[in-house]
Amino acid sequence: MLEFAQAPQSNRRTLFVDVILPLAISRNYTYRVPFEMNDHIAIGKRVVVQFGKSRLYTAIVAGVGELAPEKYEAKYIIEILDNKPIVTERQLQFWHWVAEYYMCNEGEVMNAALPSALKLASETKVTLNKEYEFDKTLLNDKEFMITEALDLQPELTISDIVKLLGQKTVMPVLKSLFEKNIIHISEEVSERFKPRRKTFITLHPSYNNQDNLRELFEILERRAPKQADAVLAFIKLSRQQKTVTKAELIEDSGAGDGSIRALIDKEVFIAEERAISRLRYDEDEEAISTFTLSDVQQTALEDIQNQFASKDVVLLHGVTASGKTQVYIRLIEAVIATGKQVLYLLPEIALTTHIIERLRIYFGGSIGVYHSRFNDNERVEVWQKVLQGEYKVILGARSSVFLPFQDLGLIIVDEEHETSYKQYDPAPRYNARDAAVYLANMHKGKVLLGSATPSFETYYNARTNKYGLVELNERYGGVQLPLIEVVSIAAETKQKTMQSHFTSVLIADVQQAIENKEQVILFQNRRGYAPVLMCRVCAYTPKCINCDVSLTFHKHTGKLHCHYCGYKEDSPSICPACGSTHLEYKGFGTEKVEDELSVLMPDARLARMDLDTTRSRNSLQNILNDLEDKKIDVLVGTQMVAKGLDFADVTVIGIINADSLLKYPDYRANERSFQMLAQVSGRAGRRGKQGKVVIQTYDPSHRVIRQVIENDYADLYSTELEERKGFNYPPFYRIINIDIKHQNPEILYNQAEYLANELRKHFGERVIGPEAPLINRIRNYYIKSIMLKFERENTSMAKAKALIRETITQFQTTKLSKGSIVQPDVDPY
DNA sequence: AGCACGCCGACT
DNA sequence: GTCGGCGTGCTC
Repeated sequence: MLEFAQAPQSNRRTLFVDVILPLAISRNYTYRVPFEMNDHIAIGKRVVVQFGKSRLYTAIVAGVGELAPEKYEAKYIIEILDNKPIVTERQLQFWHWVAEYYMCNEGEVMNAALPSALKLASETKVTLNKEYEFDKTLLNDKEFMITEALDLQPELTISDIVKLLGQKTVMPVLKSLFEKNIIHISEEVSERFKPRRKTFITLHPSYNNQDNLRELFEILERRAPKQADAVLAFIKLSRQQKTVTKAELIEDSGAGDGSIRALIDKEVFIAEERAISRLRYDEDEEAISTFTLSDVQQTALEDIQNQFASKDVVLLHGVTASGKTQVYIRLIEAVIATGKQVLYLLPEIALTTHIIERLRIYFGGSIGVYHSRFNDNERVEVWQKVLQGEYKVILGARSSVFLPFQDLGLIIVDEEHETSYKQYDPAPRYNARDAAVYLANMHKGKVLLGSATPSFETYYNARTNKYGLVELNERYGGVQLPLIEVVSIAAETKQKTMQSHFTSVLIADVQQAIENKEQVILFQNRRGYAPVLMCRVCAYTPKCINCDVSLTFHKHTGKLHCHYCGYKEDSPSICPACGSTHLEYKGFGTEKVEDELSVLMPDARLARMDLDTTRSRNSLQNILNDLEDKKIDVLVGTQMVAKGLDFADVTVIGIINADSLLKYPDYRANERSFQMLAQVSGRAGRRGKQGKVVIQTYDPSHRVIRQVIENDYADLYSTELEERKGFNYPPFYRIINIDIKHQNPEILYNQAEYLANELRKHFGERVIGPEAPLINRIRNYYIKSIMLKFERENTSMAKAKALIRETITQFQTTKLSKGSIVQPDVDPY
C-alpha cells in the first residue's frame, strides 16, 4: 500500500487527469484526483480507475490539469500505483507519435509497450482485515465464500476470486466487502515482482588455514564421505568462479541437500540467501574486450562516426560475415563511455544465446536483454533497470523500442530489412526500424542500420543522401563467399536423376558433407507435409471451414491444419465428395523433406526447424544446442534457418525449391527472394573452408538467381527500382493499406466500394481497389483491401492520415458500416 | 475490451 | 406469458 503524506490543507485545488486506458478506444478519459492524492499525482504514474460499470483498469496518467470537464461528472481515481513515474514523458510523446503515424489508438500502443505485469489490475491482492470482527451470517453467499477462502489462504488475487466465484464481475462484491471494512485491497507493486533468491555458500574463514582444512578432511573422509565430497567440490568451484550457490554445489559434488545442511550446521559452510537478478549473467565474465578490428572494419567504424556528424541515420551495408557485430561493439563502447544508453535491435529469431553471450562478455551487467520469450517478471525487471539507467545497453526484439530509455545515444537496427520488425496483428502495426529513427531523434541520438541486403526504402534513403552510407564489402578473416550451384529440377527430372525432391547434385553434396563430418542446412519455405490434398478422381480439395485456404496435411498429427486460424480436422482416407480412395498430396513442406530424406539417408541424423518444432519456450534453443553439439547432420527448416544460425561446421546449404520464393505474387517478391537466398547462402562456410550452396529451381536463368550468384545487390536494386518507379511503388511512393472485413461477402462488397469511393473524393487516383486479397476470408471474415499510394515528395502524410481517419470515422457513423472491421496498415509489408 | 440495454425464438 | 440469444453503443 502506498502511504500518503499529509497534504497541506491549504492546498485545496481540484486536479483532473487525462489517462490512457489499455484499450482500443479512440480517446483518453478524464478522472478526478481525490484531494489527498494531489501531491502524489504525476504524469507517467499508473492509476487504478473504474471504467464502465464494474471494470477496473490500470491506466497511465498522460496529463494533469485543473479544468473540470463540462459535459459530465468525472469519476475519482481509485489509487495511485507508483511512487515514481514508470513511463517517461518522452515515452508518452513516442506513444502518441506511434498512434498517429500508424493510425491506431494510444491505448493499443500502451498495450504493446507495457509488460502485462505492469497493467494487471487483476493481480491486485485481497487480504482480510484482521483488526475487524464481523458477523459472517450477515454476508451474502458470495461474500461468505470470499471470507472463507481468505481464512484458508491469507491472500487472494482478483483473478483467484474470479475463479472462485466463477464469474467475471467481482468488483461489486469486493467493493461491498471493502466498504464493510472486512477486507484490504492492495496493489503491492514492489512485492509483486519477487526477486529471484539463491543461497550462496562460503567457507568459514577458519578453513582458509591449510592445517585446519586438512584436519577437517581427515575427519570427514572417515565419518561422512559425502560431506568431504561437498567440501572438495566447493574448493574446486570457488577456484573457477567468484561465487558458489548451493544448487551448483549439490549438482557438482553429488552430495545431497542434507550433507550441505550438516556442513552448515557444523559451521564449515556459511549459507547466505541473496536476491539475484533473474536475468543471469556470469559475473566472472567481466572480461575486457581484446579483439582488434581489421583495417577494413576500422575504416568503416571511423566512417560511420564521421557521417554521424552530419547524418542522424547511417546505413552499414556489409556482406554476410563481414564482422558487423564487432564494429557495433566498438560503437556501443564509445557511446556508453559518454554515459548514454544504446539500443541494439535484432529480429526475435536472431536473439539466440550465441549473440547474447557474446555481448555479455563485453558489457557484463550493464546489458539487458528483452524479447518475447521472456516471462513477464523478467520483462518488468528489464523495464525497471532501463528506467533507473542501470542498463546501458539493451539487446532486444522490436518491442524494446518501448522501453523507458533515459538518454539514448545510439540505436543499432541489425538486419534492418527483416520483415519481422513490422508488427501486423494486433495494432499498433508499427515498424520498429522506422519507429527507432523517430525515437532516436527524440533523444538526439543516432541510428545505425545494418544489413547485407538492405531494404529498398533504406537503400534509397542512403543513395539520396537522406541517410549516410558505409559499405563493408570484405568478409572478415578472409573467409570466401560460398560457391553457388544452380541445378535445374526440370533437367534432372528429364534425366530421371531426381530422388523425390532432391537433385542428384544436392544428394551428392549432402552425402559428402556428412562423410566429412560437416553439417547441412536444407531450406524449404513451407511447413507441414503437403499444402494441398487433392482427389485424383474429382479434384476435390479439403478447405478450411473458417478461411479461404486449402488445408495443409501434417504427418505428425495425421491431421489437416489451417495455417491461418489453427483449425484442424482428421485427414480423410476416402474423398468426401466422390468416395474415391485416390487422394494425392500436392506440393511439399519441411515435414515431407525431412521424411523423404530419412528414407534416402537412413543413417543421417535429421532435425527440423519450423514453427511447429519451435513453438515451446526452449525448443528453439534445444535445436540450436544440438546443432552446435553436432548431434544433427542435416537441419531442414523454413525461413528460420536463414536467420540467427551461425555455425562453423555448416558447409552445405540446399534450397529445395527456389521457385516458391520467386513466384510469390507481390511487388517485393524479387527483393525478398534475393534477401532470403543471400541470407541463407551466407550461412555456408566459415573460417578455413569455402561453403557450397545448391539452389534447386525450374528456372535456372531467372534474373534474381543470377544476381544472387554474382552477389550483385546493386544490380538487383537498379533493375527493381525501375519497375517500382513505373508502378508507383515504394520507395517512390508511400503505401497505406486499408483492410475492411465483414462476415458477409455481399455486405462487405458494398462497404468496401463505399469506403473506397469516399476516399477517392479526397485522394482520387491514389486510391486503388477495393480488391480481394490472395486469401479473401480468414476466421470467417471476408476481406477487401483498399490501397492508397502517396507520392513521397511534397505530400503531407500527417494531413493525408487525418483525412483518412476522418473518412473512416464518417463511414463508421453510417448504417452501412455495421458489423465491419476497418484496419489501416501504414507502410505495410 | 467488457458490459448493459434491447429486440426476437423455445420453454415453464 | 418468460428466459435468454447476441447485436449495438457507451464507458470519463
